[in-house]
Amino acid sequence: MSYLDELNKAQRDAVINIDGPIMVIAGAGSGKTRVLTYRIVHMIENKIDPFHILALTFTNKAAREMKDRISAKIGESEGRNIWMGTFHSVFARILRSEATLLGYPSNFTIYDSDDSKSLIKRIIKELNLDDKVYKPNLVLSRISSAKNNLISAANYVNNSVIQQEDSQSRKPELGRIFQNYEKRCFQAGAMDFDDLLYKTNILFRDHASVLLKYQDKFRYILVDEYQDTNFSQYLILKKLAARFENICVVGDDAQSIYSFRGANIQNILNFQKEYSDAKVYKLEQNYRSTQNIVNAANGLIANNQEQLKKDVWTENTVGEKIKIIKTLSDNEEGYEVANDIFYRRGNEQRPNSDFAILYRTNSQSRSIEEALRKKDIPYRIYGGLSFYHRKEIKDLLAYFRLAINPKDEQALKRVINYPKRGIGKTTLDKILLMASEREISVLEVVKSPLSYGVQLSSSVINKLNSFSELIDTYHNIMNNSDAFDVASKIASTSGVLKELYSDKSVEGVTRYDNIQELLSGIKEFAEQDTIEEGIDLPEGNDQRTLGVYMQDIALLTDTDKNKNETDVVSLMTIHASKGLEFPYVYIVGMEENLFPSQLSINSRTELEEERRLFYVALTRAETKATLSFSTTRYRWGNLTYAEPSRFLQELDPRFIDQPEEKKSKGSFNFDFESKAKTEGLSSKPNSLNLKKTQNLKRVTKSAPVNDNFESNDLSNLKKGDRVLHQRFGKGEVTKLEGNSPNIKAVVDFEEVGAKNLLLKFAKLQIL
DNA sequence: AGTATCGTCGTTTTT
DNA sequence: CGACGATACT
Repeated sequence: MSYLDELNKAQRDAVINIDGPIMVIAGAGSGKTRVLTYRIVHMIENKIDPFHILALTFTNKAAREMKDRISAKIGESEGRNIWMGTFHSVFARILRSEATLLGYPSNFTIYDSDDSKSLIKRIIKELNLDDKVYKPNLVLSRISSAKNNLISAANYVNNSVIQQEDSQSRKPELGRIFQNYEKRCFQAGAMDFDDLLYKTNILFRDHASVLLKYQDKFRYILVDEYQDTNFSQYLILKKLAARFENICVVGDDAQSIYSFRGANIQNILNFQKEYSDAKVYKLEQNYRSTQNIVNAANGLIANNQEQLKKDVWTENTVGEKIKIIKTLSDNEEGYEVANDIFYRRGNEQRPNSDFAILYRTNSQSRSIEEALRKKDIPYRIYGGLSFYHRKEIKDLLAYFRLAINPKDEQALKRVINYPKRGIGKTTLDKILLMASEREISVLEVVKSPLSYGVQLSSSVINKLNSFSELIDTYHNIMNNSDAFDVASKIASTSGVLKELYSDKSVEGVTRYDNIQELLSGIKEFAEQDTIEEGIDLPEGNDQRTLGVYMQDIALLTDTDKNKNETDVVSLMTIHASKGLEFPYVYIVGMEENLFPSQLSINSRTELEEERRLFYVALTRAETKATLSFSTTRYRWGNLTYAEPSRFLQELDPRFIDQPEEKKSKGSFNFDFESKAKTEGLSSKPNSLNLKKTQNLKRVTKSAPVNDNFESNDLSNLKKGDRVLHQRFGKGEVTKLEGNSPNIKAVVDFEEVGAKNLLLKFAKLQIL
């Protein structure tokens, strides 16, 4: 069997030991994906039915990649029978088919984090709580971590430890918000990301026969990136694998970077305790990177206390040393990186796609992008604001969502007055409040507000009626027509398309194009005979309706949309780069308080996670890694000073080139001993450069505003009078019309031109 | 009801 | 800086 010959000893062991619990500790670049795919191929060669295999990954992309590789080996028809996908998408699929057991509709909506946040804001307001104390983000993460630890809202309020914590932090109402949130999600027929895991646990806990069914189905379970699983995921795996215990987890504790999402590194550290007969294999040979990179990364990660012992080594060439670039501003950093890419690309005849630029936070991409554009280097940003998160896309998707699941509160909120239908904030407020009070869906109240006791004028009621009729129409055509037909019908009859078409600004045109792109994506979906996303259609349902299309949309990210541009430089956060590799990698923004993040430097565990993050970044590089930092940087609009990251000092000098001082006349060296504390700006040759940037800082010009600005008696105002307006300044009255008290004046202001002002509102002083 | 402007606040990282 | 919500205005 030829494929086994392509593996080293450890890899082969991990592939051929199919039965029983197995943990594979896979160092960076050690052929982890290869092991996973070959293991599955080996299973199928050994007559294991693909229908019995479950493979879980963290991204759709990883799932698709693996599936492609397997299909290449064993043929597509067999390959597609494997359940392969992200935790979230696989369990969403199971939840849909078992939803009724939990009291949910099978077409439940998946709330993304925006939906969750907006609902939480709403609840905070309804409970009359201060959103400065109960910050939506904080509340959300508190709820999220509760769910990830399988704590329900009821458990939450009954748990004295938690309650004590909350009252100590002066947030005693968190539990009430949680209860409300849970209730509202349920009423809306919606699950958030964490629910997909949480509810799966509930399902397996309360319905033994269902658990048995899936235990029997998934006799062989494989898990990628096991170091990033949280408690909820761990428990699902434990339950599913309990019967056959054929579970193979693959991971690298050194690459655990998602603890902020509840990932628990203990899962991997405890695997052997969990399964006492577990076999453990370590993949330690790195096939990806040069010796310099591997050695530097090893030295770096050795600074962490908590880790499994492993010894990553490589037979690759020594390679170039790691380069460090120091610049004096973030723009200059972008310039230097772009420049470096430009010359390297030319000198070494490399395609753009050999280069990647990695950063800690999304906001850092801007200066880099600018520099690349100036040099005409094509690039693509992975992640960031996903296609599906653009406003216009979300608007149209909200119509789809509402048509599929009329109870979806967040979708309704989004579209009830978009495009404008004369249903305003006040009306909506009343309706939402009543729906919450009566514990029914919002659309029901919209349909007959009076019978639920909402006082509204008959004209508003008419508007509400025509809106709900519109949604009903959509709901009725949803499941019996072709996805594309339905989608385009909704886009045009809802008025969304018209609204965007009439906007001829650059952004407006882009938005219109985005809608077109979405629609053509749906067309493609409708015409396909196989799905190329992570998982296949549910059994027995191969109708390509819009409802099916929408099922996993909330779980897709931009990275999952295949783009045609291939020869481009890749820009992404380090998190997004996990699992990828590039010949040339640039890690920018190596500065204290940025990387490591300012929020992480106060605890050892968080700092260690940042270090692992740097480890991940560094080990993406095959041939050459280049690090850069800047002494100044714009942060939320202000120029701030920065010191080089402590991680730079943790790199063994043997593997790095001393930093290049760009554009300086050689007056200073990067001194690892004395750090950069003493680096004032005055003595630097480049201070001019800095001055320039500082001066660019916007001087906010605002008209002097007088708090006590009062109108004087305007009853005698006449044409030709000179008047003063608080904001518009001085002007001359050119026209007066209408009768008291609705007199309208046209005033020609010196600075802003003619304005129509109603005298009963406008504050004017006669000069 | 709808709009324009002001003020606030934040910022890791993502399914 | 830029998104978002509160507010002031029309």
